[in-house]
Amino acid sequence: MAAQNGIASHQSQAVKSGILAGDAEADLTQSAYAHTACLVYGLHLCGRVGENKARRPGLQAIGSLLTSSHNKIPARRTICHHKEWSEFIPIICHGWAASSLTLPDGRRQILSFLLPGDVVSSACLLEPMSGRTVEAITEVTYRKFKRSELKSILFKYPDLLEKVTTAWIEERAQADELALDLGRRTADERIARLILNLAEKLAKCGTIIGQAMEFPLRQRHIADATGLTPVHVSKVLGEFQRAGMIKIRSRSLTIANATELRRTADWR
Amino acid sequence: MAAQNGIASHQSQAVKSGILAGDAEADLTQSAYAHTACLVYGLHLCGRVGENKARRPGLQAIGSLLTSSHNKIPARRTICHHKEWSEFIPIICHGWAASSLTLPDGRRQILSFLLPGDVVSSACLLEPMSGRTVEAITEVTYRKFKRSELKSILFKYPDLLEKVTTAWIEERAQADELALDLGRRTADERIARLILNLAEKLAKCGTIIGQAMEFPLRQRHIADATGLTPVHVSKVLGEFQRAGMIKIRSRSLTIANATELRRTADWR
DNA sequence: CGGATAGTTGAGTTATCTCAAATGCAGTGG
DNA sequence: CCACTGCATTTGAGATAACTCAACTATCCG
Repeated sequence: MAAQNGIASHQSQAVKSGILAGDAEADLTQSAYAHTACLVYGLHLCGRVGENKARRPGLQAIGSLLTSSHNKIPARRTICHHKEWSEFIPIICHGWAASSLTLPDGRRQILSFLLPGDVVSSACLLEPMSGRTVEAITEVTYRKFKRSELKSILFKYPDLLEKVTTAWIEERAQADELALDLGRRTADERIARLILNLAEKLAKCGTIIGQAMEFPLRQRHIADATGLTPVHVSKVLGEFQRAGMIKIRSRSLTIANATELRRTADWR
Repeated sequence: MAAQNGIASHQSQAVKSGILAGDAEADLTQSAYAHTACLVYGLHLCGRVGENKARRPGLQAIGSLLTSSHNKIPARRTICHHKEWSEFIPIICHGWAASSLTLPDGRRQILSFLLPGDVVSSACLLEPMSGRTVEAITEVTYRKFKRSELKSILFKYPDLLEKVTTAWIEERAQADELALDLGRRTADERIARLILNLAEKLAKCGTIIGQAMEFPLRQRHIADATGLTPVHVSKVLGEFQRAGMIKIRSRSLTIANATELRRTADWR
């Protein structure tokens, strides 16, 4: 349990002041730039960095517009406990995390996996979120933004707000799909769909190397995401591999037979 | 299949023009007034009708601000097919409806029950919703608002928008709870929770008469909402009644032993 | 009265769970 | 480097919650 939260560093106040004045491209330090992609992806602000609109600061500047602390946390530690949903919004920069609900007796449901660029939930941009817990799966770097600032920025630039609502809709649609999966689909379907969903998400982030994709999930995560038991997950994954649909080794997953996997996922 | 959609009538254009100018209380016809509660509840705009704010028209006028058609539809008919999520937003005035997702092979998951005042999903106020189907459970009266108009109103009065986002958060929280229920709770828990949730919702609407509450759901609805089978729902409800927790007769439900019901629901 | 939809009940099946033991694997401290 | 501890995974054997099928009854409505 070597808890070295030591690498956490704080962005300068200088950046902050420039921002609220809305004076844009200024203060675009190298470090601020590096993490801009997070916020951009998270809000679906644009397809590529560099594409600007007239009425507000350049997109790559938004990241620098806000006060934020920059933290690194080891795997398996909780980033945001379900109690402390106060004024900060965490956004993942590197690594995988999971956002979940937990019952007092320990049963747990993972609502979504957070990849680099994901904000926990667009919903929490404007209002604090209820009892959700966010925990790191791999080592995770993330930033914490101050809700009040983010909020004022959003309301200042209506087209940003528009983007947020779009992201909202999409998230909501995913939440609904999740309910459908959990309520009405078989274990095989759920697991196959989870894999395909993650593959798609990773493809967007461009984190797929050849056919293989980074796959740091423990079977316990898959179980908690699909409403199943780790034991059963193990069996199903075993079958999938024996059937030649996927290959898993050393924290990476390859989809060997996409057609067959899609078929068993009842995909689209 | 006697499709008498005949009672549908359309509100006047006169109302519309007054509105967009933002000139408030004008045009507050009796009929517009009658259905204002719908919109008010749906957006959680206020606790009581009559409480105004300075920067926008009185709350009870909002309902009259917009073009809307006013429809009546018999039980069991679909209000909004999953294909036609175009420019209109339905809001329930009287009766119960269900919003659901359906798979090609017929499996169905009900995402929420819509009671008077509910909008299908706050999310759909700003952007069209994906493949959700809304269907009437009882006979239903509802209004259709034009999204573009509603949207411009919302953006014109920021505090209204604020209310919408609040409703959003709440909805999202409920969607998350649903996932938790479906993924991690037993049949008994799910059904008990559904009953308690509905009771709470009805209590807010003030539709509970003594201990008994209106309960028009078929067991098939309960099944589709809880991810179970109608047969199994029947068995569980039977047990609940034999255990003296609830009484069901002639489309109304009484919670006879709330304590026990809450216990089996693993409530709060 | 007849026909449709809804609910009940029993018998047998199946998907998924629980328990448990065996194996592997990674990090820790000596 | 080794032994050790703690987690992850695999596998098997049974247990069980929920499902399917099917027949029967009740209710509703024209």
